[in-house]
Amino acid sequence: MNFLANVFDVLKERGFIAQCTNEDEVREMFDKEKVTFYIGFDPTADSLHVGHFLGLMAMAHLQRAGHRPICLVGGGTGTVGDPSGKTDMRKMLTDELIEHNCNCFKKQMERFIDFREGRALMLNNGDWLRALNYVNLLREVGSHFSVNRMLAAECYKQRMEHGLTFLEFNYMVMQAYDFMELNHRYDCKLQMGGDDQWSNIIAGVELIRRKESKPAYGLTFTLLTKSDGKKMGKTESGALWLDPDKTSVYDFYQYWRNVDDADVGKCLALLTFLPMDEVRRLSAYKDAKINEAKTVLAYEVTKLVHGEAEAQEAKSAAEALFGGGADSEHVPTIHAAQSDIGMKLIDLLAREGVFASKSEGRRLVQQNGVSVNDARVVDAERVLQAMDFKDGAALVKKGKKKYYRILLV
RNA sequence: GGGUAGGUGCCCGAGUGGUUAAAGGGAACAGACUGUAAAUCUGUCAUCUUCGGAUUACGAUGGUUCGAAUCCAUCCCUGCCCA
Repeated sequence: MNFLANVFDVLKERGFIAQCTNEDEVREMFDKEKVTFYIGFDPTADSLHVGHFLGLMAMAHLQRAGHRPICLVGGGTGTVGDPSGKTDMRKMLTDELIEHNCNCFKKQMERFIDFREGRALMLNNGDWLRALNYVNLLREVGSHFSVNRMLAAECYKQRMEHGLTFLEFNYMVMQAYDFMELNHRYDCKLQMGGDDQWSNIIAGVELIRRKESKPAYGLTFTLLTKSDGKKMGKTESGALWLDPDKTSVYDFYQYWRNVDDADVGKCLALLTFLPMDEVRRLSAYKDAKINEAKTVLAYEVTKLVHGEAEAQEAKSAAEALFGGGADSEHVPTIHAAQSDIGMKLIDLLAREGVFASKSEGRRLVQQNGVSVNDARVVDAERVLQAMDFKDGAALVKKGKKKYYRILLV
């Protein structure tokens, strides 16, 4: 790693930066001082996903450059729900759920950020937001917000058509308050976030500037999108989670192994720590050779999120299935009992969650989408037989590239 | 509070008494082609099924009718206008 380079330039070169309040000042600040900065994470689920991971990568880059990250979990803002760019109102989360989700976030973040000896902070805005008194808050910060300007903010645009509640309208105020609070307590000068957070971030920057007459900065990341503009990190079952119980390591690996050719370079730059020379070299590959770059991408990202051993297992499982290697031990596995022999294959796979329903299973069979040990299943009534199992395992393929190993127990 | 327009399948959106499990589009899935890519073409896309059908669905609950997503009543939710 080139320690002479300014981190701002590193982030820029790697394609992180979408918008910045003041590029020159931020760059200079990174050079001159140890900067405390923060990213907020709303606890809407019990696991982080790739979108969050992108932010964590940026954080990690900054931390490596000697700056101090604050991971702020939204125990307070989460109760309100961010309306930015959303069409519908978020469903309200219970306090217990938010608490639980915050704890899950913490565990996952510790993988990427070094929290030892105050090198990074983990905070919960519930600690101050929940204690706020309405009238006091209004008097303290209310006068610094222009409703006219808020209404014009990009993030509310969608909602202006379908309705925006006062509750959600206040989200921006709370987030701005957070920034100010962190500025007070920890001299936090920079807030970062996804590009959809731009309006909320600016609100905080302006609040600090007005109320405190102190400099504050904001920076947003490019949203991780595919070359066709759609959001990245979507699997058939929803988001791509960092929690291996929600998205298996194998599936996680496969997701990156299968990204579009056009997105390989971007992903390597944003989601791995490979030097940019290497990134450029890999993404220059053409045609079938770019598969090598995808393998590197999948391995590197999986390694960061799940650790080297897990990444290696996912990789060799994939190679076993697609490349004829030997290791099939780490292929996603489902279980069948001895007594299940004789039951319909479809019923078993539906029971084990491979198919969403029996109908779906029948459909897939009719479309030639299911095979056992490389033999296409032609009859939806096909029964699980003892001879399907070699050494206690059978290999089922669903569609073109989803494999499951049935283990007889 | 008054007026008015609405609430349809994963999403958008047609449909105003039977032939509607619900047009069309998007997303997604499968097949062909490939490089575990993209694009393209084809098919599928509520659940269960002994593949004959059966069941559950059009904001919620009741009602009218042989029959309702479609008509009526009440309620809930949303937009817009007025207060």
